[in-house]
Amino acid sequence: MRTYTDLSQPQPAKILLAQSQAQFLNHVMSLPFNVASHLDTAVRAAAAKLGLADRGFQPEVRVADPANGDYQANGALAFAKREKQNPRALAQQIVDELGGLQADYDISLAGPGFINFRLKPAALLAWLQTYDSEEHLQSGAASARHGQTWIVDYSSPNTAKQMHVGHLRSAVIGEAICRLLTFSGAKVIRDNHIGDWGTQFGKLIWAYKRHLDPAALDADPLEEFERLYKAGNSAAEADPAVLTEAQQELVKLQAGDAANLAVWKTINDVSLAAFQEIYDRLGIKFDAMLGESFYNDKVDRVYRELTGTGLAQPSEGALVVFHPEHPRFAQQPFIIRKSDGAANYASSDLATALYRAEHFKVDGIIVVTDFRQADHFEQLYLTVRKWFAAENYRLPELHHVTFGSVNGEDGKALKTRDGGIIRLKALLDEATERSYQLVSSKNPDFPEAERRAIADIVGVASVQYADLSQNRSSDYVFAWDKMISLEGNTAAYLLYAVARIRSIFRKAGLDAAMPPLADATAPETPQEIALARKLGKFPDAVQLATNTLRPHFLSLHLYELAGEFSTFYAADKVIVDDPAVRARRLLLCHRTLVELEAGLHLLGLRTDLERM
RNA sequence: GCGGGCAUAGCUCAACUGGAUAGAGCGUCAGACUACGAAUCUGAAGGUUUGGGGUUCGACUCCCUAUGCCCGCACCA
Repeated sequence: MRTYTDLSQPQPAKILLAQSQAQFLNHVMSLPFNVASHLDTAVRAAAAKLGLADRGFQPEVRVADPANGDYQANGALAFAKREKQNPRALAQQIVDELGGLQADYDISLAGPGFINFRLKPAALLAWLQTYDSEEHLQSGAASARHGQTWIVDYSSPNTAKQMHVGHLRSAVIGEAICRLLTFSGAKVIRDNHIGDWGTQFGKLIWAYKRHLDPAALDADPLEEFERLYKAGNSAAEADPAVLTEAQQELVKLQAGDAANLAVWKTINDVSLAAFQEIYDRLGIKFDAMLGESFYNDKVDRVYRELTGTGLAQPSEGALVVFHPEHPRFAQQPFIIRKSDGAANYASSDLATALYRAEHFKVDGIIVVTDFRQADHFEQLYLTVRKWFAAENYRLPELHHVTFGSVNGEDGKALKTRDGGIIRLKALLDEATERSYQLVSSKNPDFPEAERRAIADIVGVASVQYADLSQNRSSDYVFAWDKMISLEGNTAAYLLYAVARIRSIFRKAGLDAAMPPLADATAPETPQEIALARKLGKFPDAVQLATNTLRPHFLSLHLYELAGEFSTFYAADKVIVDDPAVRARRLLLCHRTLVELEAGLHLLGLRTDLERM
């Protein structure tokens, strides 16, 4: 069975590329996977013939409003303005040079100088015949980052605490980014940078030794750890002597005290096991779990090199880095070692960056956290760039992928200290239960086990999709109904389209995985053509989502695709007597299924349901 | 105080990073199941893109400014 885990493993890109080239030879030479970049090349060549190339002409090819065409080239407008030419006349000259494209496109001029390209139905068919499976879609996309290695640091919860709804965004967005990068040909290392070495362990170990309730630990360890942490925290606030004791527990731990290390290990093991249950439900498998403790013995080198290169300096007892060229960070220090000599977030993040560059030899580092850490990462990356340059280390691309905070009804961020925390596990359970109620009311005749299985998929997918369907940079107010809605632009809408297509193939007595469609003809009705045109925009959506590290662009495409399919479905009956009509509509159904599944898998969602 | 982010239909969000008439969902109103599945589809109403100025062939997008909200700024992560 092909499941959502397929794409989590790097594909053998060379073999797939070879297959892809064979496909081109069998079908059509002129329509590559990414039509937009093909047009970009063609327009660029036409401009070169007109002698515009060395004067900075850019084609500016982009996806067009469907009313105008499939793609548009806007470059003539900007160029003509700069060169004081008539833009429309210039665009006409370019069009005149594009004769070779007339076989596949209707090309037209519009407005002040837009060049519009509309794929002809036969060309749409050729594209659909070529990209007939998830594997071939990937082989088309896989050249973009072939040979690159990226590490993505996401989820990264603190041990001894439960994951709450605020942890959802990093996990879901990070996983989607991993899959997008893999799809574009990169080798991706998923790293869960666990917070397992923070100062919380001083108070926690202090309380563990004095107030542990063994029965509670047995029943629900994470609850007990949270209770202990709160107990230690309030005791330390009330009594300075306790605070000192807690700090000493931390010092003992960091010095390797056996008893404290044992407590620490217990806490971490229990926490990781609980996290794993959540990750399993979200379809996340990490390649590495290198938490803060892993870098404990690697920070001395950071201090040494940053001091040696003159980047770091002592200040008020701490070791700090200033950035004189920066308006704020010339004054605002980046503290890389505390005045008591202990490491902090900055120390371990610097050591982490170096380890990733040296050990994994990555081309890019992506860290996914909420936007409140923007200053920290700006300082971190400024420091890493100077440090690596001074030491002559190879510098990877550095990205900090931020997202808005999940807020409560009061508009303020949900915080661990507040009473109204919503646990991630409870959220997933609630979503699954609501899905179960709906599945059961719609399909009382389905076996119980199947209804449960469907609810598992739809419920979790709804939660994931709620996050992935909106631009990550905006905050959002947490609301149950919004997170697990099953109407409108939701996972349920997309999965419903998947289920309906599978149903059609069942009805037709065909295997949806491998239907015989070689003799299908080009789309004809308006709804068929609209659906085929939308299908061809998949590469643009994937590329945009990947390059901007914003998965919602892919979500939007899938939603619109499902919409086009639903319109087509209502207007054009698929299982009809006329074999030609039937074949060409079955082709559209199959490719819609392939693309919806490929896209949903890229977002991290499961699609393995036959009906719902 | 310094700095960053956000402000789009009643509500929740898009708008391919400067392109053509700003689009969806929910909600409201009017229609469509003897149909391959109505968790669906078709249509209507709903906008001075927070206010004001500017840049240009063209601005939700860039610049300035005002207002409101969120966030970060010396040893938390």
